[in-house]
Amino acid sequence: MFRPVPSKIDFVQMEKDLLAWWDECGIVEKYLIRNDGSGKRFSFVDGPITANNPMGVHHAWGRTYKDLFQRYKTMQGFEQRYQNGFDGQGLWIEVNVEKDLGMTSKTDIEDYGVDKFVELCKERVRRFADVQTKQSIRLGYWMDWDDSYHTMSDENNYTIWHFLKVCHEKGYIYEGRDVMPWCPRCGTGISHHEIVTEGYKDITHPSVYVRFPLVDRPGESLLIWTTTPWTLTSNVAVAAHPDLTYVKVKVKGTGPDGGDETLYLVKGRLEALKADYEVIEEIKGSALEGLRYHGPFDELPAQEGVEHRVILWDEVSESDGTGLVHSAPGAGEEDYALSKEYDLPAIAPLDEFGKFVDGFGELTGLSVFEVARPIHRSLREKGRLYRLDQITHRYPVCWRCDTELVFRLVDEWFISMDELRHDIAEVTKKITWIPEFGMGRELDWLRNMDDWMISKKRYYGLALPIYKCADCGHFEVIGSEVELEERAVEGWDKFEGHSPHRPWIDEVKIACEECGATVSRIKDVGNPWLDAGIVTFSTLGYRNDKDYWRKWFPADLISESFPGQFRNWFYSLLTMSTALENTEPFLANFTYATLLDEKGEEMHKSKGNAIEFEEGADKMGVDAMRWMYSGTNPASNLLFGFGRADDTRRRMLIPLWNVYSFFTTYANIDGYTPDTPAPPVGERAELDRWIISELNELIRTATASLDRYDPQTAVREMDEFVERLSNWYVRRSRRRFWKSEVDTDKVAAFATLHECLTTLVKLMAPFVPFVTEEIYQNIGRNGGSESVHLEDWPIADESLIDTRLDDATRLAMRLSSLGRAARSKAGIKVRQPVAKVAFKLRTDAESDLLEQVAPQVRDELNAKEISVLDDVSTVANLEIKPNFQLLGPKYGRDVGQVVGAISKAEPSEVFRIVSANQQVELGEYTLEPDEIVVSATDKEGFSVIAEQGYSAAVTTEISAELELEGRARELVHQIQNMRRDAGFDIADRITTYYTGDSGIDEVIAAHEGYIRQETLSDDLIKSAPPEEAHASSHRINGLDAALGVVVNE
RNA sequence: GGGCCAAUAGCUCAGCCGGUUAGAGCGCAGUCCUGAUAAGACUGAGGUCCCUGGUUCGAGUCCAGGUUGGCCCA
Repeated sequence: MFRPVPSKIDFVQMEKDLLAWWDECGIVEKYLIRNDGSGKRFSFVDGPITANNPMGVHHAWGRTYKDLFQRYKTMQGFEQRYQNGFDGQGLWIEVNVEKDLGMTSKTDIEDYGVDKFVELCKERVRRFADVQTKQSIRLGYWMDWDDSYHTMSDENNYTIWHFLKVCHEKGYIYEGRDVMPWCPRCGTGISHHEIVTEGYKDITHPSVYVRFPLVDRPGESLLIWTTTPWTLTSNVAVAAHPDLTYVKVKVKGTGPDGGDETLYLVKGRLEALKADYEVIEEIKGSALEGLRYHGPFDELPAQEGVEHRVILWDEVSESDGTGLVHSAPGAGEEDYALSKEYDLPAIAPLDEFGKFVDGFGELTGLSVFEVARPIHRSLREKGRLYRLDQITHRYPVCWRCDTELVFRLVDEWFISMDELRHDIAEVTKKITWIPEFGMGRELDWLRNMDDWMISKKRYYGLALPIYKCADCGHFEVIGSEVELEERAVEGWDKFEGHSPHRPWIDEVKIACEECGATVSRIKDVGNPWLDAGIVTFSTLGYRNDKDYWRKWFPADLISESFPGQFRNWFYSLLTMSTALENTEPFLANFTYATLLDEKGEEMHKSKGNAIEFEEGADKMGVDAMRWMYSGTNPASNLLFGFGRADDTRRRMLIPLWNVYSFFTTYANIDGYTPDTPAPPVGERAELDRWIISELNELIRTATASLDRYDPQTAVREMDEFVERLSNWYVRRSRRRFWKSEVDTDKVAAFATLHECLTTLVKLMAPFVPFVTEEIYQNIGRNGGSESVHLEDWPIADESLIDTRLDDATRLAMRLSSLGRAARSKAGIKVRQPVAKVAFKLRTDAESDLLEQVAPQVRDELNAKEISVLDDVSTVANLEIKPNFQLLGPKYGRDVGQVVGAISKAEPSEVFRIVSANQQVELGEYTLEPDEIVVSATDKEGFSVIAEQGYSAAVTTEISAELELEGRARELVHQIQNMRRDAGFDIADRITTYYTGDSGIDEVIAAHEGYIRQETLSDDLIKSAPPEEAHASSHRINGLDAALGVVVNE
């Protein structure tokens, strides 16, 4: 006996019950060790999830992929490491801890104590790692949760030290000075990666036009434009395009003294002038080179000794501004690059908090965000301000705290990419990228990237093991904790026992190998992508257990969402593996796009369209979520929401459940168990052989799909299989299960359906681990494993695949559909038998196929006879008409004769030719098939539907005999409904009472046996029903009948 | 400015190596079926497969150019 299965199921409750059961029976533990020592290995290395917040439904998408690929490989017997990773160092964490503590700047951290602050950071990581672990378990993600790695671990940090040491030995590490985007609040540089990922906003800034008076041409000024007036303090040059045309103009009455003035600007931007002007002269940009001008803030000490002049630059544009670009090398990126070319001084105005440093007069000590007014005032007083507007433009902001970025001249540490760039590209090309265009994206990034900036002036993160001597300037990189201890000259005792984080690590000092001075570590921490990029080494024992590392490196698979990762995680993995081993760190990379809401918009908590993971899990059920995730095209954005989840459940999970429920119900009635001997597949009914053939094809295609990391195709095939199983196999087989006696055919049907369900749940188990386990536990165990997830992946039996039978059955489905359409058109319901349905097929071969499956079609369409038509004209009136739209242009005034020829032709003959898509010869004209329009109207007595070369014709005349039979079926239908309404068990035997029109007697007289058998009526009694009967009145195809049913003892 | 990706029904998407007459789900309108069905089936309306050229016996599919959108780089 199988456990009875309700037809309605609360999937969410079922999932929770199974989580408890798995836990109780230790199934996950058994799964994790299932393949220990197996000869086959599959190495998956997890990309660490940032343990800074609860995980979202977008993480659940990625984790579903990770889980399903690993589950698939587990079922196939591959030994695996099931190690999840948490990412927990860096600015993300710091910012959240700062928020929790109500901090607003770096000095707050110093005041609070770096040691306590770092401990809080670690604690936050541990807290959210726990949250994410619980969420992942709810998702059905089976990992070795006690063995998750952390990027903040000592091993991870020290392995990065080793990497940096290797880089240093190869001469890649250098300290560079550069102008970079800087967040004044976080007090740290922001890499370009971070800006392009999420860091732009529309911001309104002043749009300032300023006069730079020419030294050698009194009364004449360059007109420049800027949206960052604070940078004017550090101006050293003006750039002009060598090839653009500039103009010298006289402007009426705009001078500082109210008189006329002479200005220079690019010809294409004359609209920037605020009054009438007269062009005095046109000048090529190159002619402006070397002109000296008075800077806007020459009075400041910081400007002392600077000689301002015009330089040339190809990047100057005419699309905004004045074509004369103010250049401040200490406060702008391109400006800095240009200054190196022209050997200009760089004046750096800001400290790390964005405040003006000494030498800037009244501005010194003010924040960059406070100086707009004093600067405007100063310019106005000096007669330099020409015009002040506002402009709203895209401007970079800090991706964590939304503070506007500034550009600042800083000293940072870099890994040079000059040599590595090519090697990384070669490694990249050896990897399988899914989708394929991933490789192109990675290579594109590698071509364009700058040197890797690895330092950050923060507190909680990798302690960069760089020791730079303050005395002689020499620097070294320490490669391990052992080396540090050996080199330590003080502070080791204070550090020992702590993680290699600030502030403890900085107790340790070493002696400079050049000059012997005591050297401290630089204050900087590392770029967090160092942390994540090292994991194919750090988590696989690279430093201490090379054999283990060789066993699991490189990873067979990694998988992450692609936005951002090509220049982040993938890049750092590739770089580190190339530098250390010059080989690929992973063999395949399965990447996927972005999760959006159902309308295609980004999910944001503030927008209110975000779905929390728990909410999704509890409302949709995670199986529905997982099926939806798995079935999507990973290269396209996924539109995710409750509507789609409902859809998925209704289309897949409920039909599957219904088939399962159907099976258990009837198996229990008949006492069928998997042990019941069943005939071999070859001796079973055609339907059985067909669905078994489909099943084995499914195994084959699903396996092939997953082998190429294509879950979407596997999902689609499974969807189709369930559709066929439910809507053809079970539908057509119902009678076989329903009949009273248990014969060989019935056992074969049970065995077939059981085989389909138990195999299907194995195939689906990696995708939807809950519902498959539920079904497996009830009907699939049978001496197999303790859990479906400990089962072997099915292997297709090619000998059971019968493609001819597949074709025949699909033809039967198609013709049935067409026949139903023809009945529908004639208004004859399927319960009413018809004499005949005739089909026109496309090929002769199909006639043979139809012969094979004719009984299925006949039964499905409730027809007494099925036949094949050679000629549609026997059942339909054909008319042929000229297609004037085509014939008109082609024949011009001869079209009348063509029409005449068509009208004389024999329609059925023309129809035959046109159907074959051949030219029609009509007298002297040869017509193309589409030049003739053929239409068919039903002949008396037939209802015809034609579609794609097939036709179905249903006889519409219902004889008295057929009418009687139709009534019998209607009567059965009504009695069945009454049984259900009365709450009888499916197997209850009953007595049926009836009274009514005399026509009812006729029906019963003719079909008593049939009615009794179908309704399980032992007796069919003509009388009013007794009191206790379930009774009601009906119209049976125009006849009145009163019916009553009673269960027999 | 450069690179990558996409464009198919009202919406969301399939469409494998180029092969007859382009499909599904949802939505809408209507009908039917059901003792597995909080289901299902059928019908109808709805398509310039973004445009223009090319290759080919044959192009939604391949090539070139363009348009629009997205992502990335500068």
